[in-house]
Amino acid sequence: MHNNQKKIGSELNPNVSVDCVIFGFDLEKLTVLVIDRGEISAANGPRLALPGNLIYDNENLDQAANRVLEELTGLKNIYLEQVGAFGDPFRIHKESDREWLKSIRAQPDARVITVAYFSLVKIEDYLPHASSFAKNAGWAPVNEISELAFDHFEILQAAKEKLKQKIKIQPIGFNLLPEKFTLSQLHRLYESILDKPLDKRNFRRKIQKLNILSNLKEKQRGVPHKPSSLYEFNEEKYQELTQLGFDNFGF
Amino acid sequence: MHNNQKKIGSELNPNVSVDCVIFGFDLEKLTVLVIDRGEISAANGPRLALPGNLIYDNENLDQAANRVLEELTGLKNIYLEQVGAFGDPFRIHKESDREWLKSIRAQPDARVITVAYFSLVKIEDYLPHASSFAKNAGWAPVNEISELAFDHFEILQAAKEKLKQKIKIQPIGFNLLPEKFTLSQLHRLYESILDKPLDKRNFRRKIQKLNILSNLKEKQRGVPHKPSSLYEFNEEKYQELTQLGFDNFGF
DNA sequence: GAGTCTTTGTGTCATTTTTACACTATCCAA
DNA sequence: TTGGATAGTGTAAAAATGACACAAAGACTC
Repeated sequence: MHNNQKKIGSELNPNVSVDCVIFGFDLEKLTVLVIDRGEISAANGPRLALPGNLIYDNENLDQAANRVLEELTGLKNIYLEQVGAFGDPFRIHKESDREWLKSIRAQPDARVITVAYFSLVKIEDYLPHASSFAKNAGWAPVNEISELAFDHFEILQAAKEKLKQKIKIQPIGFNLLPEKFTLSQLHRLYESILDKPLDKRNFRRKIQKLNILSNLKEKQRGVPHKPSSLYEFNEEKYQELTQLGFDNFGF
Repeated sequence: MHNNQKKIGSELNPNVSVDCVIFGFDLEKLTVLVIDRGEISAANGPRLALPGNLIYDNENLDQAANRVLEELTGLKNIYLEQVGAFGDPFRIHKESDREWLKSIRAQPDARVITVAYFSLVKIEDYLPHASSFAKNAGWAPVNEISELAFDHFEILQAAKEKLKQKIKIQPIGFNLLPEKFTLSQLHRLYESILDKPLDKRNFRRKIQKLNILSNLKEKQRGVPHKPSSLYEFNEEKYQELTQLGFDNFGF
């Protein structure tokens, strides 16, 4: 389908939006991409919000989420998963949010149900301010966020929970890491997501037994300590594994 | 809140509906409550559909799902969980579905996003045709359903999958059983949901170790074989267990 | 170039969990 | 009394888990 064909006859649906919880990992902690709304909110509400937008009437929900993600980051073919629908009638009626809505929506008072998605992005693939038109987007450590616009904080919590569950069942964490990574980085990633310490040796044993990593015969360079081996996720081996039907990592 | 207060100023939202996958268990297999649309569909599409309806603008999604469930079955305070949102632009555009929509919707052509829920009902609490105004609703074995109206078959699959995942993590299955039940019934329930055989002795051992069942000092009567002990779900013990934070049954 | 700092990488043992498997007990009905 | 049906029970081998400590490798400093 051509890009401009897509828009023919399409209208924004005033009642349904998608919001994206875009996770990244800075090799230390889990981060999330947030929009800074600036000083616009009269009642001094939270400045930060999740990226999101109304859907078009001719796109499905997954397409809308991919579109929002691409419009913001320029990235395509990103891991995306639905978290769920949020539809409190008053979810966008806080005074501090309405001001902003008036500036971006044709019908700021319409009731909007939102469908939340989470996505996993290699943080190196999107350096805000460098590439994007969204000058006011940035990565924030998930655990340092204590409030967001609308019901976005609630959505963030739900997304974290979903990610937590999902990562126990499928090795989707690789979407957050560089192509080449160390076991320690993977270890820290799992600890960040699960929000608890994992024994180093037990972690390594378990991951290695899955047999979905290729040990590149290559080491870190320039680190002021013993350099680590680099690994890469092996898609083929992973496919074999899923065929056989495994359903948890047991973390 | 009074019941008629709820309706003041409320309007149907033409763009958002909820659909309910209402599961039951007839002590043999998992069933689901479906509506028979009769011969109305011109193009000879599926007669069966999931119960669902548009939401009101002043209720949230959970409330809408509870309302649909109650309108159909008369039941309140039922276990309900969101499955997710389904929003293909053409999900209600099959010729065989439009005819029916025209008969029940003010705006049969509007694009409708639906939010799916699944709920667990004790089958004894709702005997269709006996109690309800919905003369055309009935329990159908989940595994015998091969098509449904709209995208309802897809929704059913998603709900089954969600139930499968959930039951591994929380003992919600009790919502499908009578107050007093046997271990064999519980065993069959798990096999139905997980869709695979489970070793009898291992199943019993595992369930008993959870220590959330009370063995009533009471036996089945009138069965043509060795009568089984009756058990009941012990809410208190379960609460203790969740406080301590367990997160799977390991089936 | 010796010493220090930092992180990597590795093995074992005790305990728990999982899996596979078969026979007796109890009730009803004929 | 017998036959039919389901309930209820134990064990042993294999696998998974959890707890735990120290040597090796490189970078940096003095």
